[in-house]
Order: sequence, then structure tokens, then C-alpha cells
Amino acid sequence: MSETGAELYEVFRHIRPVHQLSARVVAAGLAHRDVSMPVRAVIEHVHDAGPRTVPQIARALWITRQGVQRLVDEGKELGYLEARPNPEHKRSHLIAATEAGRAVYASLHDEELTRLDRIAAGLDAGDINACVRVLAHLVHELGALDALLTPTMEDQ
Amino acid sequence: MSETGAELYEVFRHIRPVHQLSARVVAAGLAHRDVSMPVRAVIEHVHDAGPRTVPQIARALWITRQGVQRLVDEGKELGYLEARPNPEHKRSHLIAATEAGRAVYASLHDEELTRLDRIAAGLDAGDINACVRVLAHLVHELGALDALLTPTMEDQ
DNA sequence: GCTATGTTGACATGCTAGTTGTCATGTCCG
DNA sequence: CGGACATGACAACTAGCATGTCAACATAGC
Repeated sequence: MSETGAELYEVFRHIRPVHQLSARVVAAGLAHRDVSMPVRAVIEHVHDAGPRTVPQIARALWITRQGVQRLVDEGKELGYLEARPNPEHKRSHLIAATEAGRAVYASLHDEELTRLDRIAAGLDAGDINACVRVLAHLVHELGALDALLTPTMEDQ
Repeated sequence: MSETGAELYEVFRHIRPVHQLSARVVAAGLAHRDVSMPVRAVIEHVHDAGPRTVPQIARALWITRQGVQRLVDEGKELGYLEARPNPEHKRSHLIAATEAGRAVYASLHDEELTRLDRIAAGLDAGDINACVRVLAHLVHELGALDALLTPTMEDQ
């Protein structure tokens, strides 16, 4: 039994609390806005990665395309997302952030970064980078594992 | 705008996918057993930390005590958890894992560690330790932040 | 001791994020 | 051009939580 396996287990033991707490904190910052947290995630993604189709967003965010579809609809109603014609595909439009969407995201992101700076102050920069490396690797490996174990999620 | 704040943001960007995927993978491993994932977490905690009262478990796991209460009830029905008299408190019993509970947990934990070893193989041991440090710090800081922002959760 | 204040168990309710299932339509490739 | 696959649209459904409330009990301060 390798030591790293056991140590990696400690990572997972922390994941749920961090997820839970960050959700609460982010939600508190979102309280007086009209965007929900998942919608926010979609806006963020098309903001950073550029216009994408619904299935592309779904794969990047590890959500089902049906789930993303609903979020996109919601974002469109709020005026933060818009569908643009997709030269590659007549039916599957490209989803992009509107001007308003970009503004909302920028404002939110700013608030959050200030808070994060305060938290980051107690941390080593190298540790943070290492943490990102580990998490990215986990997403990759778990994604593969999940695809094996559960033949659902339309397989990707 | 410090660089570390932005980098820390990357950590959070990965948290949700990891949480989601690990939940799915763990659930797959739990499929042919009678324990659910949250019940499993409670068993694990009393297994590792020793007999605890419901509110103590709740604080450690960052769940509401009402939530833990239900999980404990469920675990008791399955025969994996039991209530022992608490010398410090007549009404609030100590929750402990039964023999069966310890057995189930050990068996699960073993399976998982084997899988984790495979994943850990592609990772640097130092990075994993750094990751744990960062996450532990985040739990601590976010907990404080959450307590400030949302006066609920019975405050602790 | 006795009362104020907090803690715990027990139960009920509600919500959010996400999945699964299904079908019709559209796209790609042999 | 035909079959496999991707996409949009809609509809349940679920799990995992929080929230709210109350009575019973425990603890501390007087």
C-alpha cells in the first residue's frame, strides 16, 4: 500500500467540505444578483473559452448537455447569454456572453478575487500550483474511470 | 491583484468537477452495497476519530446536525452504527461503528485505496501533500468566511 | 436549589443542482 | 443514400443538503 495513495485519500476527504463551503460563500456573493451559481459557471466558461456549443460546454464542465441546455436557456432569459449562428453546424448554435453577461461576470470575478487574495495570503504560491496540478490530474483520471464504470452520461 | 489569488481561483475551478466525478466513482463502488455515500462518511469519521456525538460529527464534517442525525439513524438501521451511553451527557449518546460497520468500511476503504494508488502513480508525492495543505487551509478560511456571511447553520 | 440560556433529538418541509429518459430533427460518413 | 451518431427540447425524478420548529434535557450563574 503506497503512501501516496493514502495521502491522496486525504485530498478527497477535503474535497466535499471545500466544495460545500465555497458554494455557500459564492452563493452569498450572488445573493443580490439574478444569476445562479451554475449559470454563472456557464457565463464564465464562454467568457474565458469563447463561444461554444451546448455540448462543448457540457463536456468542459462535466455536466450533462441537458443540464447545460437549461442553464443556457436561463442565461438567455436574463440577457447574459446569446446564441450566435454556428458556421459549422446549422442547428447547434454557438453560445456566447452578451455585453451584460461579460459585465456581470467581470464584476463578480473581481469581488471574488479580492476575497481570494486574502485567503491566498496564508498560502504558499508553490503549494497552490501543486494543488492545481493534482486536481487537474484527478479530473482527468476520474473522468476516465467514470467513463469505464458508468456507461451512461452518453459516454462522451 | 496578486498572482496567487488568481491561481487559487484555478483551484476552485477544479473543485466542482472533482467533487462531481469522485462522487460518481465512489457511488459506483458503493452500488452493490447498502450504504449510501453520506452514511459511509459518518462511519468513516467515527471509525477514525472514535465515538462522537451527533453534533460533534456534524461540525467535523461541515454538515448540519439534523443532516447527520438522519445519517446516523440510517446507519443504525443498517447495523453499522450504534449508540453508546455518553458519560458526559445523558441524552446525547456517543455514536460508534459496530463490528459490521468497521468491516464494511475496511473493505470499501481497501478497494478505494487500490484505485487511488493507480491514480497517485501519475502524481508527485510532494504535490499531493501541498494539495492537502492548501485544501485544509481553504476549509478553515471558508468556514470562517461562511460563518460571517451566513448567520445560520446554528452558528457553531 | 432554581431559573435563564443553550444544546440536543426528532420531525417536517423545501430547494438546488444535477441525472436519466425519450423523441424528433439534423449532421456526417461509408 | 442510408445508417450511425449528435443535438435540441421537454419531462420526470433523485440525492443531498439546508431550514424551521418544538419539546426535552443539560449547564452555568446566581
